[in-house]
Amino acid sequence: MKGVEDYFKGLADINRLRIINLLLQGELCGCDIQYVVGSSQSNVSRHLTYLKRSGLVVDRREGYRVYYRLIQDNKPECRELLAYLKVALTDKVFIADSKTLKQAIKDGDCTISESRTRATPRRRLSAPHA
Amino acid sequence: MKGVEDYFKGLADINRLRIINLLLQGELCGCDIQYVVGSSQSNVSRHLTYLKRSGLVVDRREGYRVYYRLIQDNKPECRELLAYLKVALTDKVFIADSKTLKQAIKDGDCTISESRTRATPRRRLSAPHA
DNA sequence: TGACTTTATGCATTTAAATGCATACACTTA
DNA sequence: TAAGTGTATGCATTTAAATGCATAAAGTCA
Repeated sequence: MKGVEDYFKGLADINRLRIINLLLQGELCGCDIQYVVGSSQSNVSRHLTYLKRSGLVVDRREGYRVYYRLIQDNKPECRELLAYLKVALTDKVFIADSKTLKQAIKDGDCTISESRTRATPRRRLSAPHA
Repeated sequence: MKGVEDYFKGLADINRLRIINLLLQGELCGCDIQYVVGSSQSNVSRHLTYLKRSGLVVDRREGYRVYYRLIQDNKPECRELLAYLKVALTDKVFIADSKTLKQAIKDGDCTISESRTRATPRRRLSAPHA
């Protein structure tokens, strides 16, 4: 496992905090995160990579999507940290993001809001290839 | 009060984490911190300034010394954060630092280990002026 | 006032993060 | 296989942190 310093470095950026805030609601795929955060795809991907390196997030691939989730460690440090994040991410940005995410789930715009047997296109987040 | 992001930026550096670890034991003056951390005076001072800006540390002047301490806020966020730090700062560095500090206090080498009515010099940490 | 202890800061340099853009890579499905 | 969807990465650029060195600033006390 990673040290505290890595955790804090992972959390020392507003974009990554916004991602963490979203992941507190559960597992999400990259494109849903990108949709809420509204940043470029490469930017979001890089921050997710950073979070994985920090040891805060793990991922799994499912088809051409990758799903990210917070570490679920039983160690007291991890539980304390998540407890802190839950009570601390209360700024306007985080609340607005949570709202956006919930609405998107409700509208069936997120991959997690569908129960499908196979992956299907959902919404276009990047231009099609040449 | 400052936002979460500022807190995490404040904590995203090994030197500042070492300082925070020391301050978990109580209020300390800059020179005692410098003694344990072993870094240059300006470096330690800058990190302390950073921690103050982040809202994690407050200071008070007493004579020619400045004493630093962790914020003691009753808000749940603050208490959760300190709770996390207490269980999380367990790497070798932090344990070694705590030990060094305790020994220095025991040996009367720290300003907090003395009960004096007025400030007196203690140990030389920087060269005398020209 | 002048010598001393501690702390802060201006300046220059190095080091690391963050971001955008284009493109490669992974996977699915017609 | 080819086109579509989503994710990662190489490269260049900008922006911010970290560090050292010298020096100023704040306060004490002979």
